[in-house]
Amino acid sequence: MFALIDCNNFYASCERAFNPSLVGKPIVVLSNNDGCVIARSNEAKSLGIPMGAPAFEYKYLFERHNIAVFSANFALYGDMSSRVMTILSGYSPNQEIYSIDECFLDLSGMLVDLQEHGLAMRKHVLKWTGIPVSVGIAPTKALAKAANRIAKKFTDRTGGSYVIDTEEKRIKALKWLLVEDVWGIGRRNARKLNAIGVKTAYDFCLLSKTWVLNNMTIVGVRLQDDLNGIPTLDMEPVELKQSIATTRTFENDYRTYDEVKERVCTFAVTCAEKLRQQHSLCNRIEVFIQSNRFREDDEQYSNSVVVKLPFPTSSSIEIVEFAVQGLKSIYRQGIGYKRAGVVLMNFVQDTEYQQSLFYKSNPKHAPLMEAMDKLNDKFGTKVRLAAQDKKTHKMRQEKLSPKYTTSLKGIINVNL
DNA sequence: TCTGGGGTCCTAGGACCC
DNA sequence: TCTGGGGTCCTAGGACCC
Repeated sequence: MFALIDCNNFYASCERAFNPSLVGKPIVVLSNNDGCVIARSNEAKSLGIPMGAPAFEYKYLFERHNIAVFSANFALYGDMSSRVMTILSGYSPNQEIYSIDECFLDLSGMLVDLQEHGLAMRKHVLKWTGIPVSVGIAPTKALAKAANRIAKKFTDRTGGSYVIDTEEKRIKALKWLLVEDVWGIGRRNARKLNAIGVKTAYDFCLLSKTWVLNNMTIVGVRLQDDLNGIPTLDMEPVELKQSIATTRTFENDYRTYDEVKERVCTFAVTCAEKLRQQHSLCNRIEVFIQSNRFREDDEQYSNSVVVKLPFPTSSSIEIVEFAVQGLKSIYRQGIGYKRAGVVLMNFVQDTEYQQSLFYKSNPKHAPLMEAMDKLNDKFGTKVRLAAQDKKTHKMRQEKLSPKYTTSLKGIINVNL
């Protein structure tokens, strides 16, 4: 049996956990630059605020309904996530952290009442962190996802935990679950399925394997098996990242090469830092730039390039060099750029990799990077490369809550 | 004025091999 | 007249997830 534990409205719940006056009130959390809505409390959802809603278009609604608006506080959410995950890891020897707010637990062979087990997790996490979670338990991952949906949707009846452990319950769940809500069926496939009259997960399960294979590839077939109760999707061990990206939308349109270049250099450095944290070296760097797609009056241009490195490296200096080389090859004058990004790919471990006979990473860089990382880690002040931003680019974050759990300045002060 | 960011996996088709 | 057959590896792009 698999359990899928999912935090309810995670970012909104994190804000609420440290600000109890928000209980029962609508909350939205905005993306970087306070751009769009990326999380909503149930109250905000029922006011009709869609996921991804541009904040400026909904400002009026926020004010009219007295909605609590927050800038994304990823320091807080990341820390709360690890607290929740740590607690849940005590409920099974095998945990797969699937995203910042969800994890799977392998419950096979555990001699417990599963419903009680689920309720216990929920109670434990709520009491220790203030974050409400829903628990779905079933013989396969896809069914656990479905069970989780039921637990969340019918909390009053389920207590926030639902187990699919009989054929009747499986069929009932599948008939209830709309095909577009099935984990692994996105917009595209949902449209294709609706077109042939498939409305529910149950309908999908009745389709012939051949049709599914031809129209949805092997991915669809696996999903179908999983929903039919044949465990096909297994626990996946947490491994090192296969790609690391830093991409940003700018505050306004950049029209000069230097502005774009400085940002790209900083993105490259951020990526390199993350790369060194997992002790990898990269062999490829992708750089992309995009004009402002919302400005219909302006010329549109976007392009990307993949730079193949002559040797694997994690040196910020070298990664910046190659990123700039890539940027030069795609940069076009006269465009107002609104977004850019750097993606590192094709990793090897820094202790074991095939060296090139002719080229190698500058050996002086490794100790230098180590020193930089230590300084930046310890003092928070950035030791930078000269190529990086001259000025600090401040994201718009007008509604940022304190870093309650990760900064002494953010700690809650209680006056008795 | 203003519109997010970071991932994984699969496949078709090209380039190459014998 | 007539143009084989069987592979591997790589990559760009698509689809999906949160």
